[in-house]
Amino acid sequence: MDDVTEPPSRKGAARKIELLDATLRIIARDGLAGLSMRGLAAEAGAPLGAVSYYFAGKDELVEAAFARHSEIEGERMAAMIRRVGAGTPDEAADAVADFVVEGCTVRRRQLITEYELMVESARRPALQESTAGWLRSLRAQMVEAMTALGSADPEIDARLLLAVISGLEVDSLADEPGPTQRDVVRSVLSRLRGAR
Amino acid sequence: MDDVTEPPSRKGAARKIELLDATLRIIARDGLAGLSMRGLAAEAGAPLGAVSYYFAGKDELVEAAFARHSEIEGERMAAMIRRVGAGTPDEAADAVADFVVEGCTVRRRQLITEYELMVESARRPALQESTAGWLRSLRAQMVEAMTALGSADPEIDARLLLAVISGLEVDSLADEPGPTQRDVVRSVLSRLRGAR
DNA sequence: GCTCAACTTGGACGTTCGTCCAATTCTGAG
DNA sequence: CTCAGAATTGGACGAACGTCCAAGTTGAGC
Repeated sequence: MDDVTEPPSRKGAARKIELLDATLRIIARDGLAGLSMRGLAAEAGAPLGAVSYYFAGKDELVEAAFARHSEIEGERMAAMIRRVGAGTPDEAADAVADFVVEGCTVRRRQLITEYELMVESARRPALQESTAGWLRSLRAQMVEAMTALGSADPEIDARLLLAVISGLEVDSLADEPGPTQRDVVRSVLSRLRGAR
Repeated sequence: MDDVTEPPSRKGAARKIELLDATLRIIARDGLAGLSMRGLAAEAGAPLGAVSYYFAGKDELVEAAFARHSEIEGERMAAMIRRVGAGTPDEAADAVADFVVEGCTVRRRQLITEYELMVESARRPALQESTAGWLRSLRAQMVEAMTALGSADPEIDARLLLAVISGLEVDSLADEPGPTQRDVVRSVLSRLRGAR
């Protein structure tokens, strides 16, 4: 994942990050449709010119915000996968369930941003490439975790578990998550060792 | 789901549907961010005034487009669930796999629209309510199908299967679906009868 | 302390936007 | 045939938009 924080800058890097975090807040609240250079400037408490200075155009802004988001959420997800591969199946279920429940509640804002950007990457080749790479990386990590967990078919089980996670998250966007999320996660993980 | 086609109109209903279908095309291609009254008029080959005449504002337009989309896709999904509950587990797996594969390939445009609207309903209470109702209805149908299939815990299995479907679809937005989708579906359905 | 690149800022430009309205045509019920 | 209401249209309006630029400020390296 691109590191957004390093450019030639002196202190410009800090401001760039402020702008990107403000961008992610706006996307969560109003969507890409509600994102404007002026609105961003207002949200970040910066003059309009500052936005133009750091980002050549709206497209570049969105792509940079995407990279920033992946940087943050990718690490969070990698940590979850590490927990999955490190413990017993029951501990793995807790790791996944914690991740999902946290995503759907306290991190709901970031969740909305995540899927907004996901949908947008279905349209922009530049985003698609980077999202596909991100998903493949997570899947590879998950395959490893499934292997460590003794899965009979780690490749399929990894895809299955990742799909369940995405699915539970997406459903929670519109419908209340409900207490069954943990049960669903436990259910799928309890069957990993079954015959296939 | 609201029926969009009935208003007091004479022939206005046909035009309203044309406008809504054009709206859904634009959302798939350019997102809600790329949807404008003028662009819609151009896409539908109608004058700008026609859009204002049939929809009081952009919000109402989006909500009507959402209802139109649910009308179409809801029926398609219901048909799939019927197939799931009607046959053997193997036939059920085929029904789900066919549905997912078709959604990710030939119906990719509609898939993008679906998740764009899904994310948007996380922001608008009006959409959220109707999306939540839609999901609950599908889930109820799926619970029935799981029961017919002999599931030991139809409620959980229904949520699990629906989550897998959503997850596979979402992943396919950015990454190529690949031939493993069928395997994942078969894998999850082959475990429905297992102990829990 | 001079220099130059990085940074910062306010404002102007032309475009596109959502909304609104007056005028006109169409059409089915009485 | 008549007429009320639906359908249709083009254009006008102010607001908000993305982009660009010229002028100013800052601060590390020489």
